[in-house]
Amino acid sequence: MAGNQTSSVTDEITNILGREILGGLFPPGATLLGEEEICARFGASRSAAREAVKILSAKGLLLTRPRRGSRIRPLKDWNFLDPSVLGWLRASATPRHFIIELLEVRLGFECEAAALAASRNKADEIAAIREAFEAMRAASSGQGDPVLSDAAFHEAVLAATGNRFFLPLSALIHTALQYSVPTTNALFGHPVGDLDAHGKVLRAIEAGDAARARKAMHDMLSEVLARVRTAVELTGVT
Amino acid sequence: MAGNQTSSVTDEITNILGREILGGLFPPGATLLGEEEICARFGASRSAAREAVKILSAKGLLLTRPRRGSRIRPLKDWNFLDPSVLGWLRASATPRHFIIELLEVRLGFECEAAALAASRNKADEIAAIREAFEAMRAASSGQGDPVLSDAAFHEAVLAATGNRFFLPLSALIHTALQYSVPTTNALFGHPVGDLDAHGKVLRAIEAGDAARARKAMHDMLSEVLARVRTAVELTGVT
DNA sequence: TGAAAACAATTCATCTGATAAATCAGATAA
DNA sequence: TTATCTGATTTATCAGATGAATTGTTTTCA
Repeated sequence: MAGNQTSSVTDEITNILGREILGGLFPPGATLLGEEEICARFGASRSAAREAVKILSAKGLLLTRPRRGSRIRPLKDWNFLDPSVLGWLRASATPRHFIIELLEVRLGFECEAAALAASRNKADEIAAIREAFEAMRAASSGQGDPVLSDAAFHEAVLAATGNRFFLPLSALIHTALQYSVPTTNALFGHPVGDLDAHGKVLRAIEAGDAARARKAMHDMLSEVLARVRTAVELTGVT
Repeated sequence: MAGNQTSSVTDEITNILGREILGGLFPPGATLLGEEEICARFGASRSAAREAVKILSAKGLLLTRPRRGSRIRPLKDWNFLDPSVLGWLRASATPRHFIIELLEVRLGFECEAAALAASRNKADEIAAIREAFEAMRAASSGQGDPVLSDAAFHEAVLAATGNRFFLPLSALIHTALQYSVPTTNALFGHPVGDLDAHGKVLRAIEAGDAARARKAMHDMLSEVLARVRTAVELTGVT
């Protein structure tokens, strides 16, 4: 395997089973391996096996009952927005709609987030957005990671809404960018338009103009979505 | 409380600690009780205590390290969209902005969800929306729970998007409705406009008109938000 | 005196083994 | 056939021991 930094036994079991579940090896309704079988498979103790199952249950993937074992819950109960679940989904066979699905959701909430950030108009939180924008500018000329600075920009916008329920969506953004940035860059070269588009969002928020911030974010994401759609068609992924 | 059906020891510890964390008893950065202390407090074994801590960690609330104990993670890592976390937040002292925050997020993604549902135009999923609408109509004349049927309507819309990442948001809708419906009804009587507004959303989706579905959903939620804002002011909650 | 390295103590991680509780399947009786 | 009872299997919980990691202290050397 790749150079993992010695994760714990429990985490190891959790991650492997999580990937297998997200990969479709255990479909909803199926019963996962019993405790005994998990122990045998991973050469671990019941404690480790049980803790792993508890973690998977906490993320909505399982429901364990005495004597019935751990049943895979219906998809609608899975916490797809959980960072780990997103990671497992990404690690398993990636359906072609994955990136597009992520962008559709972003298009939903990020526009409203930009509008809220503009109307709250909190100086320090807007400064964080500006800072991330500068990091993006630096990254565009080779200084720093373009994916990380892009993610930081959008996460700063979420934080600036002053609304806690936007915060957990940053994991989704991070995952989406890890895909869309390399994908689009490979086909279209540098994300030339991106910096300008982000700049428009930033200025609208700085100006406290909610409607303009919403539109700027919408325009930017729409264009990325269109690009990715084109990229998917060009690469002919089935 | 209401008639709990004897939850397990682990769940008991998880729920109590979860409520306390969400209630602000353990602020971010603070260290939660050690394993030994949790065992002593609840009269439970280490297994139960550890499993509870693992569950809380899985939801982003904690980060445990050997010898350092369980530290409360920064708010930005909390999975506020997790059903349990939402429940604990609701159970703890409810800040006045709670309902408004929820509605702001709904306004973000539900409009896009309605638009997507309209453009996918899957017959069976739209039938589920129609069914939920009929249940709402029945509930408005006393037949059934108005909150549950309302939630079912919105969850059906999410399902009709064909996008997995919208599904986990149903917990948020459910929580929001449990608040907004009683709150607004108490002040304005029956939700007279709601049935009509939902009907408009349904018809737009049935017609496959994405733009109209988006607008209908937006109008509906905006009005609820306005109502709740008024209600909050009227009741003079600080 | 200051800094780096070795050490000890504490706490979490993991394993082992045993008992209690819950559920399913088969047997029994009406 | 239906309902109830009983036994076996599996998860839930407990108890105790060992291993591993980190913190804080102590020791050693420059």
